[in-house]
Amino acid sequence: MSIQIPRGTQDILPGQSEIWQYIESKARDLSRRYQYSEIRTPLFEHTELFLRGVGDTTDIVQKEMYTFQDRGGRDLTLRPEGTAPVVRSYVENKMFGLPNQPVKLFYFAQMFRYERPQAGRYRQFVQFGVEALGSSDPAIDAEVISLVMNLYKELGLRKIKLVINSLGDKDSRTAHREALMAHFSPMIHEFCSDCQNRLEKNPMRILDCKKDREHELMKTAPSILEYLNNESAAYFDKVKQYLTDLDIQFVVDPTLVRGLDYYNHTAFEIMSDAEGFGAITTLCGGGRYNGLVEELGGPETPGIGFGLSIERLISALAAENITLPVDTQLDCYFVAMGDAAKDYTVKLTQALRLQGFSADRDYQNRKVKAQFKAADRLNAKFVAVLGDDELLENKISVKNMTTGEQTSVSLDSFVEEFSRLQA
RNA sequence: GCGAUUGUGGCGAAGUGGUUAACGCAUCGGAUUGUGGUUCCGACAUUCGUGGGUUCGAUUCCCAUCAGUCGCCCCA
Repeated sequence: MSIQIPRGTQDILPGQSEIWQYIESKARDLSRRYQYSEIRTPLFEHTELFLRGVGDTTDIVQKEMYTFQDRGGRDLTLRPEGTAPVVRSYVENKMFGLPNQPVKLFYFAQMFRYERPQAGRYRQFVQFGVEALGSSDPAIDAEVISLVMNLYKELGLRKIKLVINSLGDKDSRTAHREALMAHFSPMIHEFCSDCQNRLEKNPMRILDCKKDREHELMKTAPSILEYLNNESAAYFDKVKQYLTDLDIQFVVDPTLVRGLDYYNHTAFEIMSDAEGFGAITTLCGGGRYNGLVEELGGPETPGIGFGLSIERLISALAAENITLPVDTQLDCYFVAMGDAAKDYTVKLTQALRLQGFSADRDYQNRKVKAQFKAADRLNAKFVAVLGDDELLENKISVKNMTTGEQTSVSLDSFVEEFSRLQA
């Protein structure tokens, strides 16, 4: 049997790639308007970066990394997420010393996670993400969130929901964690096995469980919001106020926890509400990660960012029946008969292309009728017909495929005549 | 990592333990020696994901494996 594509990966073929390009150009333009600049980091990093950055108890690190040794014995990992590499680069390139802070960056990058493929889940996927490093102004939290929301809005998505929460600072978080453990520990044997694991690993997750939703301890569980200290609560209030000022709808979900260790304060997710979307509805996830820069060897520096999957964005567009305005039209297709005429269209095709038109011709030695069919399939605006008759008279026929109107123009001034017909 | 389900031409999709594997779309050719989207005619799978087993005989039954799809965990 022939070799197949690796599990959980996909080819993006013509017809699809135009959609990707369109989304990329939208995201790049929005980044420009928000003044975020592109950063490109390597596909792989030292494994250590993710152990320290993402957290060695997280699912990503424990069971989802593509890790390998190179010929020099170095431990390397295909990046499973974008923030740790960007922060590594920020530190390594001493961007904390740049005069303009915060440093605002965006990336388009393939990510790799070893998981069972499912709707909206791949082993290689592409994220668009932004990171703003060096500011702890709640207004930058709102700016980052508004950037994603506007990207989705400009692409036409309507059925999306922004969910936010605050995880507070380190002290708030620790206090809440202890309260949760104290709350659930005595009765944890009544919970599902997943929850029993969660108790030690990430007790906040228990609140998200689908099986134990009805347990009475769920209803009385302490909320993170009650454990925010004054500074954390004030910060969260400010973020919410800015979002309101920007007319961004949101719901606060005190059970929203992100899977990566480095988050604190603002955490958010954007989900699709569209019917027929799979079980995985998260389109975008992000949050604040004060402390990560320091953890990775830099000075104490606040940061916030998000990552979103292009694959899931495209699924969401499909679920809402949104067609992006991608243009693949062909300006001119050459139909030729006879060897002399066929040879001549080689030059004519190039002449149009050099003038900026899209042009193509037959390479299958097809009959005239079939060449016209091909032109039709390629959605050609014009067909230029060249045969023995035309060649003798030094002329070429140009047919407008929408009106069916056909005119004869001089071969010598074909490019000029064609430009005139186009306009 | 766990579970369910599917795997027949470029695509969609029937089908049966037995010798020629429906049909539709697409493609190519012809009707119309040089003009498209309509119509009519014709062509197009030594082969049923892969490997093994049962059998006189398997695409059809069994096992394994690979892959797709969907759900759990978790996430983008």
